[in-house]
Amino acid sequence: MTTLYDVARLAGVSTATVSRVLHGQDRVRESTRIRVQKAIEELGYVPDNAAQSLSRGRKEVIGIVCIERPADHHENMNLTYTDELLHGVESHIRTLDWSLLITFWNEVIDPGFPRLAAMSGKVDGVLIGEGSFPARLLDRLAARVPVTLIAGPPDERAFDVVTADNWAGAAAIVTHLVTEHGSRRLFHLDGPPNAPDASERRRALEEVLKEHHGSRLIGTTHGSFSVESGEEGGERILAAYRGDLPDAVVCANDQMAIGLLRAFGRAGLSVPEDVAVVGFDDIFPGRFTDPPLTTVYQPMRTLGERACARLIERISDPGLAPALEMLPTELVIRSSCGCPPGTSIRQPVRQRVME
Amino acid sequence: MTTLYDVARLAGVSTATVSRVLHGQDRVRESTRIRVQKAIEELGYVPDNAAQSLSRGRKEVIGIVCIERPADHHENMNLTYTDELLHGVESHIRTLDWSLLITFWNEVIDPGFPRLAAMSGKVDGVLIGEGSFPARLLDRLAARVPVTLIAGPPDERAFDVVTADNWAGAAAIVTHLVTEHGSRRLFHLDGPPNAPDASERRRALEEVLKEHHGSRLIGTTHGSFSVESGEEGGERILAAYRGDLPDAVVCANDQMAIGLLRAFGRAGLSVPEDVAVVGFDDIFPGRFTDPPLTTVYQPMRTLGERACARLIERISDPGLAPALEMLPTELVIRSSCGCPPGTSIRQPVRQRVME
DNA sequence: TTTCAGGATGTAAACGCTTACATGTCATAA
DNA sequence: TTATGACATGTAAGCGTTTACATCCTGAAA
Repeated sequence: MTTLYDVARLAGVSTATVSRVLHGQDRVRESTRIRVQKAIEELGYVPDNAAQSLSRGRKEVIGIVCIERPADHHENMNLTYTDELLHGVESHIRTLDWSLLITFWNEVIDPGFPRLAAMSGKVDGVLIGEGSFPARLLDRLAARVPVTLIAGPPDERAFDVVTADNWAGAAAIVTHLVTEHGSRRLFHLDGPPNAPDASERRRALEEVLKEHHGSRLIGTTHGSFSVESGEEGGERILAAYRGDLPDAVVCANDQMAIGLLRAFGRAGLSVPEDVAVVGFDDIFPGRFTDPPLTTVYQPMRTLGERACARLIERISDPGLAPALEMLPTELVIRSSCGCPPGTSIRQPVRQRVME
Repeated sequence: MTTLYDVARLAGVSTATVSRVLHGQDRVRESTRIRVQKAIEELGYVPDNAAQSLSRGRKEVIGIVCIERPADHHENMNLTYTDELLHGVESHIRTLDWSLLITFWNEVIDPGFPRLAAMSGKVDGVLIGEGSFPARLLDRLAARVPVTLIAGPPDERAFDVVTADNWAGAAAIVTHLVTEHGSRRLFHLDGPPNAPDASERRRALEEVLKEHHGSRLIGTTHGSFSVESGEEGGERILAAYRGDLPDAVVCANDQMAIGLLRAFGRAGLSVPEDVAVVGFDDIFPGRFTDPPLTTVYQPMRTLGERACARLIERISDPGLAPALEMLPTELVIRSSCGCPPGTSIRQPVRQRVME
């Protein structure tokens, strides 16, 4: 491995000069610069980041922890959500020449802190890719490095949070069902109890129904955000309401809606004639389901960008007060809600007014 | 930031002892160990990886570069392929407590070497997430750190390659079309010219057709592996063959097959009645298209695991001779090939015999 | 010719860890 | 009692950078 010393020796200068050429802030005589650059080129020298980090006290690496949910080997859709997020983070980080360390965190496999601790020693800050991350681990992590939460609870006080306006998005889609399609008896296929985005969506659903007399929630069941849990949810609904189905099922995300569609399809039901179904997130496969899924778009990519930007701000200035950044959503109307086949409308959702 | 010295001071021992407790190889008196552990706990100490790396000469981080293809903002499916791959890599790496640094590499945005060079300074080795990576950059990268190619060309001599048996998979699916569905006039929606996996599939297609007289390739067009390029390909086919469509279109991957299905759908064609369509990769959304896609499954997750394992072997022993590891595929029959709706068969594909 | 400012370059400490080697301690054997 | 080992622990060098500070050089001004 070639080091700064090798370059310095070959160019006949000191390591300080090489370093100066590398970073180009201090003045170096043109002829020297060229000589050094030639040596660098010739040796194919690349600075060792470990030594740089140690010296500068900064690694220029941030970590992202993606929550890994159990999934059938052949149906892993975890990243369909995280995909855009990662791209967003990367598109911001690349402009700064920092790097991204990715960790999949699985509650079952890694209940303890050690793996997270080890990762925290390799980065300057950590992004939590989703809201439902155990507080106990979060606190320990945050004791070590700055942390920002993506899709965290909007009422978080201790950490930076960047999230979509789940409340407004869910309110919009439920309002659409109730007012455009006259849904009266709604069922909620909810997310995990501890997921903050799911909670926001649930609250929006309840509040909208409260304002529309005649429409009500006839039941709820929790799923894990996975396709499988959507299927199970569908079977539970079929078992409980056969012959007396809800008008519409509101799913906490698209994966579960897809699972639901499958379960209903197997049971010979047709959507939206027998029952309407809507999702949340606007993941790609939702366009190809039969019928195509009505859902709410969250700007995942922008979420990633903003979260990354905020984390890096905080790394530079740890004194910053934690803040909430809430991004607007869009209602994406296709036909699983009852709109005619071929419908494809995107409409911006007004941000919730926080009192 | 708490350091080893702080811990040592609090526990009343030397840094060497703390280090020994941390790594637990040398013997330390039980009472000392406990005292040190208590100090570590109390201070929330986590070793700084930069210092460790510098000292040990190893970072315990590997990089993966994922090729980023241009994609419509709302239709990014890059990671549907990479998703499983990443999980595979991570599932292996986590057992060793190493970490994964992810870089999206976009030929257009980053034509030069600097960003890759910078990343190479942060890792012990790199995985190239796909075969079509410019040789010129590859060589420079490999001069710095060990490199292993995922889905690289099977005839590569200079690098480790871990890939699926694309030839055999493609041969199987084409054989299915020709022998089971009597396809005579095939069209090939090929991948980018420089993608080694696409080349293998193309060669298999040609060789199979050579052995089946009566069936032939009536045309080819290249796409970029994206959904959009699949749509464009579809439109080109429609323009060229309207009224005289091919019996079947063999697509170099599922994304393009999905795009093709869309273009055909818009044109009022029905698949597989008017024309059969098959893909490659078995990505998740392929189950939900109409009709569900017949394709070839590649063990992406295993690919990731094996590539990671091999890279780490090479990092430990740089003297190892480069090797090829080829993983078997499976034929996944659904109904876009002409098999009856509801068909869902997976059958192992025999590895190609390399002479 | 000498002096001096300023630019160019060199020197060496520091970053936080690991580890080879040195030292210290204690029980046992002679 | 002293020598001997085995085990426990400490000392300090070294990993490859960055950077504050010291030094050297050059040309212009006096």
